[in-house]
Amino acid sequence: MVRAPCCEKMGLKKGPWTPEEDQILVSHIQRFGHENWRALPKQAGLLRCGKSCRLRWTNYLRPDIKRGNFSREEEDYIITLHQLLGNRWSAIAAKLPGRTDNEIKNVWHTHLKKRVKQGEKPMKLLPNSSMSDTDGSSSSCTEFSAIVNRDPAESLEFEKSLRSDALSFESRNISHVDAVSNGDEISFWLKIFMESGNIQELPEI
DNA sequence: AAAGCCACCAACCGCCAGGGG
DNA sequence: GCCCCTGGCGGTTGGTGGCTT
Repeated sequence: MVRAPCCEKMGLKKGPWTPEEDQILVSHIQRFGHENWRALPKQAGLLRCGKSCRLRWTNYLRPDIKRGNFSREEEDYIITLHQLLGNRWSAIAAKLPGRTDNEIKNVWHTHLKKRVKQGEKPMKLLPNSSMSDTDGSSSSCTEFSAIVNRDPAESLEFEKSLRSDALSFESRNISHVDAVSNGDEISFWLKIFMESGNIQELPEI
């Protein structure tokens, strides 16, 4: 298969984006969306390849992106997730609303790798309510945070179902990673939180 | 003040998987 | 079943700015 010519050979621009290009890309996406990245630059009048436009949008221009430094909590969260998921940056990013895989990858290589190498343990992990999914719905992580902070009597029923999930999860010998990819996230987080010592052993059913 | 070094991060590259024809 | 296109992912690079000597 013949590889498509690279952007430069096609006379397309590479390198840093100018504010004007950003403006064109944002207003085009706001008006028409981004169904076809390959066609988008031509339609928008940008001398960029589709891939470059997609990257610029997903890593920088998207309105739901959280700019600024990572909090200590976020860093610890990344370390913990990295221990479980490895270099699956997009999977890690999916658990950190407003953060991109590229950003997480960068912070890992510049800060966190060193911390882990030095044998530093992450602080106690307890994601707060601000950690909602990018679509605005609460993640199982948030849900879990709410549960563990509730009065145990109130949450007993819920805990029972969680426990049952976790047991079935264990009896089927499903790994954490498989659990996440299968959407069995409650069980996944249940185990993580129990292992991290943030919650007590759940009451026996 | 200048040169060298280092850290950071935006952007690129190459590969892969999935879907459509 | 095969080919091609597209989007997504992870690894890597290169420019820039700040700090040190």
